[in-house]
Amino acid sequence: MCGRKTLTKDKLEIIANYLVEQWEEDFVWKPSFNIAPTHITPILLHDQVRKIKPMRWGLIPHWADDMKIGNKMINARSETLTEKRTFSNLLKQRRCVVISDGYYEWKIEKKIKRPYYIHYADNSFLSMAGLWSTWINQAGEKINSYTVITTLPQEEISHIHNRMPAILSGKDIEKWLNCETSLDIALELLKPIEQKLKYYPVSIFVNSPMNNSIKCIQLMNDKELSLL
DNA sequence: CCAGACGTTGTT
DNA sequence: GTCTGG
DNA sequence: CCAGACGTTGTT
DNA sequence: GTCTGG
Repeated sequence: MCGRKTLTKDKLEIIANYLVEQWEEDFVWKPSFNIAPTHITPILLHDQVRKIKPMRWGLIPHWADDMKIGNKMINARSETLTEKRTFSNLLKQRRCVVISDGYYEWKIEKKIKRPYYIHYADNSFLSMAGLWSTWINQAGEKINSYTVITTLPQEEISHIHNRMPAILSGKDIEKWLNCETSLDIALELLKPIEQKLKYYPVSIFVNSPMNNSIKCIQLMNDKELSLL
């Protein structure tokens, strides 16, 4: 699955990489090494133009009467998207790309949880397929939120975890975002990617969502390595 | 018809 | 054990 | 995802 | 809001 990730790129890099035409006014993005559920991150949409909107991680369905439900909606299984009421209605018009440049998985090793950082070898952008929704709170404010779609992991990283985010690259990004794309074709994009990902164990520093520095993605130290 | 759920993951 | 908050 | 709380009453 | 279960 995917319950923690990074986006260490800044606004200008995001705009350049995704050919963003519109960045939501007043949204200030600060790069993060430790994005946890509930955090607000830039999300890419294609609504007339390519635009970035700030959204909260953990999808809050429009019918929810409490935003807490978002805690349980951080991921959506690609295999069952069309069967689940909460997600199926979003598939047609509410597809988005969750912008990141790596994510964390925890592997149980000898009863301890070891975080691994998974990323492209060149640390380039990693585009996750997502769905989003708008929820209106009691004060009448609109809150946009998203979920990351998961799929089977690539062989190379399946020993770490049995799920991975659905990753898009190249022309698939536009296909996923474009509402003209038929549902069948869009769903076809949610398969494990061909491109290989790199991974390495990191310090448990990343475990606490309060910690956010380059230490999160540094290789675990010698003392921790010796415990492996 | 109304009531009640609506989700994923990991672990046991 | 389970839920909430980050 | 992990970490940390999980409760009420009365008093300050 | 919409679907499932009763």
